[in-house]
Amino acid sequence: MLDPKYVREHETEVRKALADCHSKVDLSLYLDLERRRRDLMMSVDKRKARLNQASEEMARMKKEGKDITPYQAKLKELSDEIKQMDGEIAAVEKDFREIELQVCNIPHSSVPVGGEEANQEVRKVGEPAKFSFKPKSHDELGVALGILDFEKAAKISGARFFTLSGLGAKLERALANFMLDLHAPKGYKEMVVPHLVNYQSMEMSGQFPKFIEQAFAVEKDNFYLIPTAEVSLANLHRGETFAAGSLPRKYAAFTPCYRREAGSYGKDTKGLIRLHQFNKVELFQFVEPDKSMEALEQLTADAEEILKKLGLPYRVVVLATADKSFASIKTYDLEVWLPSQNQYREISSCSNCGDFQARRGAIKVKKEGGAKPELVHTLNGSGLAVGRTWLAILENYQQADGTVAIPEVLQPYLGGLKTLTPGAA
RNA sequence: GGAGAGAUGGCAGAGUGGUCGAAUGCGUCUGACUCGAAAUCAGAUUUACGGGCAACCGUAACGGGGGUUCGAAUCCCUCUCUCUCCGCCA
Repeated sequence: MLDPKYVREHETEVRKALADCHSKVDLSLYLDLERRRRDLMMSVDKRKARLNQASEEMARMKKEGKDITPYQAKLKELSDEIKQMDGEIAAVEKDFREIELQVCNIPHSSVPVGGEEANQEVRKVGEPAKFSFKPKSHDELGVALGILDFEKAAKISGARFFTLSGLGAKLERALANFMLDLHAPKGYKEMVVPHLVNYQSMEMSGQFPKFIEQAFAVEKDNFYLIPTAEVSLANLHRGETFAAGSLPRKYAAFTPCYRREAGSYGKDTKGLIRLHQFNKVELFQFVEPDKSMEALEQLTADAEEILKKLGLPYRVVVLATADKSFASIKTYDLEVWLPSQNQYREISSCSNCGDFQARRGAIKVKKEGGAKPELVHTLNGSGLAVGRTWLAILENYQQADGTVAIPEVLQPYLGGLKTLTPGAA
C-alpha cells in the first residue's frame, strides 16, 4: 500500500511505476475516490463540530434545569444528516480501499524496466560441474535411491505432493538444521510460527486480495495456509512501534509452504520443483527506513552463503519491474544450477518491501529526539527453499554409478554419511 | 464443547448516559534546586485523518463491527481475544 498523499503529489511517478509493473490499476479512479473521500470528510466534519457544540450546550441547559425537548428535534435532523453522510463516506472508502490494495509497490530506480525478459544477471558463483555421463534428474535419482516417492503421495493426497523416506527425509531435516544454524549467529532469531493464519495477516503481507486464488483456505474456520513463513513473520509486530535504536530485528523460521499453484497446470509437473507443499527456511527483517537497501544486499548475501557452503553453482538475478513481487521495491532471485535441466532455477527470492507492508500493518519505529515515529521497512528472503536445495544436491553431486556424494558441511548432520547409495536408506 | 468473568493511554488502574481524550499512581522527558546525583518541586508526555506557510484549528479513536440516543468509554446486539472452573486431548 502506498501513502495516498504521496500518490496525490507524485501522480506522474506513480503512473510510470504502475506501467512499469504492468499494472492495470486505474489511477484516475484512485485519485478521484481519494478526492471524494476528502471532500465528504471536510463537510461532515463541519457538521459534527456543530453537533458537538450543540450537545455541550444541551448538557449545560439540562444542568440548569431548562427544557431541552424543543431542541432535540432540530438536532435529530442534523444527526441523521451526519449518519447519512457517514454512510456515503464508508461506501467511498470501501471502493477506495479496494483499489488501493491493488496498487503495487514502486520499484527502486536501480531495477531494470520490463517483464521477465528484462531480468538481469548480477553475478555468477561457482562453475557447473562437467559430467562424463548424462546427468539424471533428481526425481529419477531419488526414486532409484528409494528415498523419494510420488506415487504414495498421490495416493495420500493427489498430484504435486511427495514423500521422502529414510535418508531422504533425514537429508531434508539436515538441510533445515544446517541453514538455521548458519543464520543464527548473524542475528536471525529462530521462530516457530502459525501455519494457519487469518485474512488480515495475508492482507498485511501483500498476498491478499490480489493472490487469494493462490492460497489454500480452511473455509470452515476462516484460516488460510501460509504460502510462505513471510506471512507469519511479517505479522509478528503488526500494530507495534519499535523503540528508538531497537532495529534491525531479524527472524528465521523453518515451515512448510502451501500453494495452490492455480494456473500452473502442465508446468514443472515432474519432480520436486513445483508442489502444493514444500519446506522452506525463511528470513525476515524489520529495519530502519533508510537502511533497507543495504539490508537487502546483506540478506541476499546471507542466503547465498548457504549455496556457497554447499558448493552449489548459482547466479544472482535482479528481477525486472514487472517480474518482481507485488509488495517489493527490489527483488534478487538466487538461481541454482540444475544439470538435468541444463539451466539455473530459482531457489531463493530476496525482497525489500520498503514501507509497503509496514503501512498495511502499522509497524513503526520511534526516532531519536522525539520526532514522529516512522514506518519501518521490511525485507524477506528464502534462506533457502529446502526442497529445491535437496534436489539441487542430488543433481549436482550425482556420480556415474547413481550414488550421490554428501557435501562435506552436511556430513556432520547425517552422522558422518558421505554417500547416498541405493538400498542404504 | 459447557458455565462464568473480563478487555480503558508506555504500564498499573478509576470512570457506568452529558464540558471524558479520559482521574490517580508509576514510567519517560524538560526545567528548578545541587559541584554532580538522589530526593523534592513545577511543567510536559497518544495516534490517525483533514484544513493551514505556520502558530494552530476540526474530526475520529476506551478490543473489532453494528445499534439505541440530541449526546455513548458508560446502555443493547454481535464477533475476536484473555482469564477461571468443568469436559476432552498430543
